[in-house]
Order: sequence, then structure tokens, then C-alpha cells
Amino acid sequence: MPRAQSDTKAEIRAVALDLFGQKGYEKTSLREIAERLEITKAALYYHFPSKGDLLRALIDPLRQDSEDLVRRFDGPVDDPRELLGAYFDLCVRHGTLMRALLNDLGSLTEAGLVELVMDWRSRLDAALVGENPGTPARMGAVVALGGIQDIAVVLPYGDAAAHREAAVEIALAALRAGTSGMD
Amino acid sequence: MPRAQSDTKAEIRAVALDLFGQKGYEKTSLREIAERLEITKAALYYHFPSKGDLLRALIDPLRQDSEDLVRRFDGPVDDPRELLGAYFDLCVRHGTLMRALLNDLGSLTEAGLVELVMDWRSRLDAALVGENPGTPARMGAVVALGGIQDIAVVLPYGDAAAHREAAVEIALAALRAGTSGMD
DNA sequence: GTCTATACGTCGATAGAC
DNA sequence: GTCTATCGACGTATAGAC
Repeated sequence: MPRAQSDTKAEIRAVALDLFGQKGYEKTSLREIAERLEITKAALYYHFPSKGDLLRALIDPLRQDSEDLVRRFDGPVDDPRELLGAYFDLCVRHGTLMRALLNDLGSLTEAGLVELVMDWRSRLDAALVGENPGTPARMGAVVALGGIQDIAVVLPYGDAAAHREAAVEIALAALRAGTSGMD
Repeated sequence: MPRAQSDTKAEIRAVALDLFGQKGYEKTSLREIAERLEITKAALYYHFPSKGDLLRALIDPLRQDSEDLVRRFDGPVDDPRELLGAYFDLCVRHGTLMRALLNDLGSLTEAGLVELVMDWRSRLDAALVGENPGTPARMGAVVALGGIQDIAVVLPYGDAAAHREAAVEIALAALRAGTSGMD
């Protein structure tokens, strides 16, 4: 009896996320995924036209959420705290996926995520310090956003949200050291 | 006539670094490297026992330099500026290799560099804020070191060293915001 | 619409001759 | 030190059963 419409597709995604997270994208073969689902490689090929498409399907929620954030802050920002806090929240919300990606950096490149993130970051930089800031000001923005991300994704292993305010304050200090220190 | 003893080995390393940097480690095949040197795949295996060993040989200078830095600051530091500056210098010194690795994040995992870097970073964190700092203090250290690295590797595309002082000041601001802000 | 059987070309790696 | 020949596993692809 055939399964319900999107049932197999969902099962494939679940198993793939698990295996990619454990062994990494490149080192996980389609044969392994198929064996664990007790189907064949070719059946996978019916649901996802390639291994890369399967990976991209897993990453899509993070991608869409990030695009929303960038659109929301598409211009000069009066209170950096708002942007820094929202960026923190996003990193926490997708923390599980982001930690999995950290353990498998290769898939970032494979999924074309690196270029996307670089683009988002430069647009958020611009929202924080303008389009053509002095070099130190740009440094401050780079450190502020990168720092928020490091804290939210790497540090917590539990209650990340509890340290949201402290993280924002630290990022703000770096941002100010860049914009006011010299120019 | 056979080449001089280590000549072929050096040529392999040069071609491999070039191709890995252009197309990434996983997507560069040994056949390509061999063809460009006008030898066969099997000849590569005489000089390097595996593809991974070839990659590790390329990364070794960075690894050794980093280990030296960690050993040099193995304990409490009175002037964080010194550590932050030295870390900046290291990132600039190996900037070409580090940018190549950024374009090919998969090789970081492949070479086992991720665990090594996490270990170095946590030891440098300890040198900055002690073994068991409060959470905000640890955050400050994470942002300071991560920020130095981002600035030195990603920003410059040219005169990185010119901005060394500004980078150290920004990192210092984040560090202080963590240690003094609350505890 | 969902899946199996089967195959193709390439990969990293090895064995053994010269 | 370099070669030819070969291996099993991989991602991909198509034909056809149900």
C-alpha cells in the first residue's frame, strides 16, 4: 500500500537531517539514508532530484527566516539594540540547525549558504553603520554581528535566551568602539 | 631523468593548494592534480599516502604557528592588548590560507581543524578572563577573539596591518563590556 | 504517483611490474 | 619513482513494474 502523499518525503528529510548532523553531508551516502528507510536509492531520487536538493530542503526554514530579518531592517537603524536583539533571537531559534552546520562546515558551501550569509551580513552592517562607513566603524559592525552569532549559537547549550541582554550590550560596546573611537 | 628528491613533492603541494583554493577540497580530484603535473594518480600516492594527508601537509604551517601562540599565552595575561594583537598578527600572517579555507569550509572539518581551533580559542579565552569566569565575561572573550579573527581575515584585502590598533581597541571594548558590565 | 532493477562514469585507494 | 590495471563505493540516471 502506498504511503500518504508527503509521508515518505517527510521521513526522508528527518533521516537525512539526523545522518547529515551525525556524519556530515559529504560523508553520508544516499544508500545509507535509503537503507534506514528500507527503500532504494532510486526511490530517493523520485522525491528529491539530487542530494543537493535534499540538503537545501533541510536548510530552507533558516534561509527564509534570515531573509525576513534582512528585509525588516532594510535601511538606517536608530536603535541598534533592536537589530542586535533580533539577530540574537534568530540565531537561537535556529540554533540546532546552526550547530549541526557548524559540525559539518562543508555543507554550508555546498548549499550556497556562505554567499547568502555574507550578503545578509553586509546589509545588516549597512543598517548599523551606513553604506560607506570609515574602516573602524565597519570593523565595529562586523565584530558586533559576528559576536552575537557566536554567543547565541556556540555558548549556550541550554538557556541562551537568558543571556540575550548581556550579549546585546557586549555587541553594542564593540559597535560604539568602532564608530566613536576614531573615524 | 628522475626529478630531485623533494621536487615533485613540492610541485604537488603547489598545484594542490591552487586547485583546493579554486574549487574546494572535496571537488578537486586527484586525477586533476595528477594531470596538471603530467603524472598519474598512483604517482601521487607515492608522495602522500592519502588525499587527506596532502591537505594536512598544506595546513601544517598554520597549525604549528597557532600552537606556538597558545603556548606563549598559557596562563593569566595582564595586558590583553598583547594577546589580542598577537592573535591579529597570526590571522594576517596566514590570511591567504585562511581565506582559502573560508572559501572551502568543508576542508576545515576534513582536516580536523575545527576541534583544534575550538581548543586553542578556549585556552586563549582562559588567558583573557580566567578559567571559570561568569557567563558575561566569557561572552566578552568570545566576541573579542572572534572579532579579531573576522577583521584580520575577512576585512582587509590589502593593508590589514594598518588597522591593527583599531581592531585591538574594538576587541578590548567587547572584552571590558563583558568583564565589568555585570558579573 | 510510487517505487525497483539496473547501469554509467568517476572517485579514492591498492597491487605489482618496470 | 612512476607506471598499468583494477577494486568497491559513490552520485546520477533511465526504463519499466504496479
